[in-house]
Amino acid sequence: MVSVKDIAAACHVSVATVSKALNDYSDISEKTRTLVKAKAAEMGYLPNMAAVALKTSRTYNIGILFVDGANSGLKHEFFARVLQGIKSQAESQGYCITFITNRIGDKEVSYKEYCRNRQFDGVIIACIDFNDPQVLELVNTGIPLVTIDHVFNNTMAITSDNVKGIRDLMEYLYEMGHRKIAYIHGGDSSVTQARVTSFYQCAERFGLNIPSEYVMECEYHDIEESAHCTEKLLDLKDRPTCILYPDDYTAIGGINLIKNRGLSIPDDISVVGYDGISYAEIHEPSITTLKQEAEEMGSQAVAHLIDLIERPKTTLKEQIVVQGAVLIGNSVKKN
Amino acid sequence: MVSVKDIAAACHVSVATVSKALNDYSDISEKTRTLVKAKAAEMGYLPNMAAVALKTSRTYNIGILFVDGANSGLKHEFFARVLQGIKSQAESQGYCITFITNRIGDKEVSYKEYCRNRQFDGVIIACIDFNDPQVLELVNTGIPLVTIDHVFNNTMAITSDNVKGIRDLMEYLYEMGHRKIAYIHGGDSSVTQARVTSFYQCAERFGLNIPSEYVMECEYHDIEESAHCTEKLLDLKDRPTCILYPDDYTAIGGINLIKNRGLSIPDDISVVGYDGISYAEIHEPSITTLKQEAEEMGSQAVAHLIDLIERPKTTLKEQIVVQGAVLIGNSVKKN
DNA sequence: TCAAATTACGAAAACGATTAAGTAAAATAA
DNA sequence: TTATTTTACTTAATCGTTTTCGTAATTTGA
Repeated sequence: MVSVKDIAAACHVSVATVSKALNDYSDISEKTRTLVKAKAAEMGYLPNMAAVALKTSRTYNIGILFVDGANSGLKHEFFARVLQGIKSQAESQGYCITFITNRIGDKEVSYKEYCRNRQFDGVIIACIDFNDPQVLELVNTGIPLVTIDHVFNNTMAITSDNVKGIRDLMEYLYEMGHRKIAYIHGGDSSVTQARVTSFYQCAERFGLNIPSEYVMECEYHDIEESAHCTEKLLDLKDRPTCILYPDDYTAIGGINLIKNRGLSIPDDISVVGYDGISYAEIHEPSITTLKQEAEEMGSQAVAHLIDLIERPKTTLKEQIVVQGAVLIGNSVKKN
Repeated sequence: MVSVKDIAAACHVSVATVSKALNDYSDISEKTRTLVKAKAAEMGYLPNMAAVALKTSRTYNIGILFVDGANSGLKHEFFARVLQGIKSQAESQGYCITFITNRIGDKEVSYKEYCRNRQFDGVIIACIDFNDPQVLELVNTGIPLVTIDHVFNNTMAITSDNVKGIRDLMEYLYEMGHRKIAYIHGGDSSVTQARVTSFYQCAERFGLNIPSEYVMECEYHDIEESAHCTEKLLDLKDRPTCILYPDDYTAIGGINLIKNRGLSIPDDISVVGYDGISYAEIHEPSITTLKQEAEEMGSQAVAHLIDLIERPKTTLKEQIVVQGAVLIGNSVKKN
């Protein structure tokens, strides 16, 4: 392994000079700087990151908190795409990403301890129980941090525009002539809250009457529960003409139930998903949904996190909102 | 940040003693060992991994080469599940995982250089172009390494049993009375080769006549190409009664085309996928497929890699074969 | 022409751990 | 009793960098 020492010997200068030359210090002459850099390249020098980290406390390593719950995790395409965005943006900025876990060797540690131990320059939190006390503890350490789809007090966050997302869908549905719209929304979270609030606002704006039976809760990604909720809606005396689902996956659960009841989509009833996963497009009928820019969210998270790491003074901890767009499929009928 | 030095001061011993006590060296008395460990725990000591890495060249960090091609990558549920298996097994053994990329700072480097720079203890290669010269170079560095779904000369590999997978499917189809079976197989790779070979072997064993038009190639995950191939099969004078697809995703492409031609599944024609992604189960009709134990493959990869890292002498570089199983859906008719 | 400022480099300490080698004290052997 | 071994530590070097401080040599200013 070639080290600064070897380069120093080859150039007949000291290791200090080599280090400074490589890091573009101003007290090195142009001549030696180019000499050192040329030799370094020629000898295939790469800095030992452990030594750099030890000396500077910078690892160029970003920790990612991504918990694989039963219903979601990496298997969920939305999060897979967020991760992909994170990965490629980090790569393009010369950082690497590592999953945060709960173990160091054979010892259980908290997320905070884990991050301290691995000395991450920054942390991205996504797809997780934001009420977990360990997450709270991590957030309060002061480490540069970006959350995805959740806003803590005074931290930087990347969120999708859930208010606008639901509004766009509602406007589309209204234009398509729907007046009796049911909303099966996801489990309690800030995302759900924003969507539900937006739903009611739109309903009011359009002068729609939303009976309380039209709104119910279903865990995200839980296909059986969504079928069950759908069943209840179909059994209503005054059936909705369209059902909004928490996500595309649960929409499929609903669609299957509707079909099994001998009804057809969209002729008998319209359905709308959320997320814009690839199956929404290839499903027959294709599902009208709100396509979230998941990769964009991931890459924005990394870009802003690196700002926070490299320019902590001038970077303000803002809340970045990423827009999605209605992806029109064949699951909504023109009434 | 509390270091060995602080513990040494608190215990009135030298830093060497602290280090040895924490690492269970034999030349430390029981008394001081427990004292040191107690103090370390009390003070919340965690080793600085950079220092450990610098001194011992061990990082407890595994590099993962996972390239996100256009058609696959993390968005593919199979690989997402492999990754999940990797992640959880690594966590349970106290290692962390980091994606291998091509950049260090603002400099393009090869995979090999990247791994050297980050000093990964070992590497897992999955979901990638195994003919990439950079991958070859990495494989030949001698770093502990496990490949997934590909066997290099003399490296450890985790593969799914593609021969048995196809055989199990073929046996099932034969039992269901199918004799005219078409196989749209994936693009060139060792996985495809094993499957195609197994397909022909089974055909021979069952005395099936497979006209050459029944076998064609379609890129994995390419839904349009699979629809196109399906069309050709439907246009044949002597239509197959069942079509095998490269994966579940392409099977859906085929199914959609078949339905659009006014045919019904499985009554008019049967289809079979491969992988066992979640959509195969919730699709209507549910798709009969070979469910691969993707998570198992990931966790086996990590377990064996760690063996290789920690016991290089006694661990032999074998090829581990993980079995899948036929997941029976409603896409195959009893003939 | 001589002092002051600038330029370009080197010596050495430091980061936080590990570990080989050395050494007193205690235990055992002869 | 004395020599030898064992026990339980400590000293100090080391890993590969970065960075402070010092200092010759050169340039500039008056």
